[in-house]
Amino acid sequence: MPRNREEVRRRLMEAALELYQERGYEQTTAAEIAQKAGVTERTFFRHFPDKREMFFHGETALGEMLTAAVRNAPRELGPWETLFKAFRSAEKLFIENRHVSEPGRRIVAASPALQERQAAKVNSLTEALAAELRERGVAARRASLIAKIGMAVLAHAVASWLDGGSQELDDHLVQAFEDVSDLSAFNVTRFAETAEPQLRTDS
Amino acid sequence: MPRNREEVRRRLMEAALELYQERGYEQTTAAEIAQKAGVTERTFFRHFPDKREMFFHGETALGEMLTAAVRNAPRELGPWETLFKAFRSAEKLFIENRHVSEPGRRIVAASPALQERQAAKVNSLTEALAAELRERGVAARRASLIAKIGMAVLAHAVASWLDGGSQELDDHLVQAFEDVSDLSAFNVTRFAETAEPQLRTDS
DNA sequence: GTAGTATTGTCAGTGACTGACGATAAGCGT
DNA sequence: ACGCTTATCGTCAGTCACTGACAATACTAC
Repeated sequence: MPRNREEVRRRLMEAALELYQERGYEQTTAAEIAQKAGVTERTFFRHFPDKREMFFHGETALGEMLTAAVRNAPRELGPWETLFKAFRSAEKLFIENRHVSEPGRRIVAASPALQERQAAKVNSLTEALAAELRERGVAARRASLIAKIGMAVLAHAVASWLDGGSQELDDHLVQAFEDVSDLSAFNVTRFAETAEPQLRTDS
Repeated sequence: MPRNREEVRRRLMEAALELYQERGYEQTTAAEIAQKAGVTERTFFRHFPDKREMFFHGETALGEMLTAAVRNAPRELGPWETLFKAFRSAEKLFIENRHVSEPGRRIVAASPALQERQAAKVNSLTEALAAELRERGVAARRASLIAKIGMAVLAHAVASWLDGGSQELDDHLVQAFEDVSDLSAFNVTRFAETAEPQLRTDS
């Protein structure tokens, strides 16, 4: 039983990934993972706050990277441009972690508990980005909305990239941001007026 | 010990809400809720699949309402207009449930476990909306992106409405959709080119 | 009132997670 | 090589969410 923290942690993650791929996440107990890694169940929970958290460690680095990118973006950029630039600057991180997130995606997709945790992680990252935008002087409400939309766009681009074939992540990102721009062809106010003719007398 | 299903369910929810507001969600056990409602812990879990699920029953009706609204929207409407119309048509449901979602919001905000469940619920509703858009002939990828952005906008509008003071939900919704339209002033392609001047020789 | 069905109670058990405390390995000075 | 300190680990006991199996009980129709 080694006492090197990182070593034990690494072995726990390896053991967990193997067992998850064999029997699936729900069919694997923390005790089994610990045993395969050569430690006790108690030790497992000293390294990870809970069973789900093992999956979301690359995302910690991603969050720090994105918030830093927003913080360090040129002052003159608006919030939307800032997010676009920040997302693009993180492309390398996604590519480097693809060999982890690719198989992890299947496991997460098969487990409601993991999906919940992932959704929560996305939310907290969204709020972190909104906070950074606020630091840059964006009004609170606007910062929150733009962060939400931005993360939705990012999540969509990454998902398309992981699912899809040969296209680059950056292409998916640019495409998704362009799709958002296309949404503006829709004039809300005019639509709102014409959509409920029963409330108007003229035409 | 009554054997009327709805009656027992109602008493369980009442007991739960009271205890949650007293001691908080994590400090309340399922056994305590059941006891306060006059039944056994086992019965609690026959009425609710798990402890978190109690909170998200109004959202079931909301999901059905929204998906139906999308399904029944005029054929000629584009996906974005369809969502806008669908969201507006659900305003009454939100207003009717405000007395429930308003205090429930504080409890959820104080509990990571409940936040995770809520985020997952939002995700599944998002996918349901994307599926409805696909049924209307929208390309799969585009449907997914628009549903995500739409739900982000809706969530933002509802949150602003619950937080904020006197403004109507509909005003928040219209405002949020307009904010999205304003995002289009940003030309992605041109920005992408000019943003990395070190790669270009001219200017 | 009786038979049938739906709902509940009881019991035993699993698995995630935690606190407390003793044991042990690793690093360090001598 | 020897103790000393500290971080890490093992062991144990316990809580709580959740489940399966089966018996007990209330409701419902006849």
